Amino acid sequence: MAIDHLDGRLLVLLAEEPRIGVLEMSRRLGVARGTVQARLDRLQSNGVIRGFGPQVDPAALGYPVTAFATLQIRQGQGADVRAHLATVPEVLELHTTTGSGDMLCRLVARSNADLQRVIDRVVGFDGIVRASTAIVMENPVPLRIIPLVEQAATEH
Amino acid sequence: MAIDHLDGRLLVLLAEEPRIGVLEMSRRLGVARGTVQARLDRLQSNGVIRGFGPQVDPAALGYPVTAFATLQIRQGQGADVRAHLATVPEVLELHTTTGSGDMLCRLVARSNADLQRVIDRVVGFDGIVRASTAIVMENPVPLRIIPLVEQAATEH
DNA sequence: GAGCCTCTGAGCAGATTGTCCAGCTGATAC
DNA sequence: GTATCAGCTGGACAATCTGCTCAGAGGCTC
Repeated sequence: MAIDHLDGRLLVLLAEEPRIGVLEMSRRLGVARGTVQARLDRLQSNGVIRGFGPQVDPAALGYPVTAFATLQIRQGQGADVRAHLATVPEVLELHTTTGSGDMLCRLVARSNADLQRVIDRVVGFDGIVRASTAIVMENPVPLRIIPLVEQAATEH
Repeated sequence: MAIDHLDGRLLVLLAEEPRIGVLEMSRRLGVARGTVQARLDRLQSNGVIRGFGPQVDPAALGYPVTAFATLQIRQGQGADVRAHLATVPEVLELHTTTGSGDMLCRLVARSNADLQRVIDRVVGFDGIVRASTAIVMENPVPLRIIPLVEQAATEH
C-alpha cells in the first residue's frame, strides 16, 4: 500500500507517456526490465493502479456542459435513488455525503438547455426531495493524481 | 466529433480490456487492423480519447477520505485562489461554478483528522471567504463514461 | 462517370513481450 | 558470524506485435 520512490517515478512516467512499453520504461528509469514488470504487477494487484482505460472527454463526445447537483433524499429511499441515477448515462459520478440524506452527482449535457432535460430526468424520481445545481464554468485544475503520487512517494 | 457505432464498440472494448493490442482489438471487432489503427488515431486527434494514463486509486495510496468543498471567493481573487489550490496535492480537481465567486473542489486526506489539516491548508488563503465541506461516505457510481459513449454511439 | 474516402487483406523488417535463468546485493533471523 | 530470503540485474529465447506500405474494392458526392 505504501509506494516508494521508484514506484512514484514509474507512475509519473506512465502518466506522462502512457504508450511507452515496459522496455522503454526500464531504459528511462535506469532499471532492469524485470524490475519494472514486477513493480507494475505489484501496483496493479495492490489496487494502486486500477486500470489503463482510455480517458474520454465528454466535451468531445458532444457533451460540453458539466454540472454538479446536490440532491436531498427522502429518508430510506437512498438505494432506490442510487439505482435510478445509475441508469442515467449523463450521471458520470455519484457520491453520498455527510448530511441528512444528501448526494452529490456530476452531470454532463449537450447544452445549457439540454441540462434542463437531464436534471428533470435525474430529479423526476420519487425519493428526491430537493436538488440544487451548480454549472461548471471553468476547470482550472482537471482531475489529477500526480502531485499526490509524488507526495506519497516522497514520504515513502 | 460525432462517433459512430464502431467507435463506440472500440471505446467500450478498450475500457474493458485496456491492455489488449491493436491486432487483438481488430480480431474482436471483426475489422481489419488498419481500420482499428485509423479509428484510434482519429479518436485521439479528435480529442475524444485524451489519453491512456493509469487510473490511480487515492485510497490505495493511503488517502481513503474524499470530500467536496465549496469555496466562496472574494471578488477579483479568483486567479490567486486557483494558483494557491493548484499547489495543494490533496486538491484533485477544481471547478469554478455559477454563483458569485464560487468554486468546487475535490479533496482527499489520510483520515478524517487529516482532512482538517487539508482544509486548513486549502482555506488558509486570503481570497477565500467561506468554505463548506461535504465528506464522501459512499461512491455508488464511480466516475464512468461508458454509458455516455454508448448513448453517443447509438445516436450516431 | 470521375474523384474521394474508408475499409480490406496482405507483406515486411524491426521491436517488444512473456518467460526463463544464474548471479549479486542488502536486510533479517539465528 | 553466518544462513536465509527477497529484490534487482543482465542475459537469453521464441512468439508476437507494431509501424509502415501497398493495391484493390466498395460507397458517397458532385
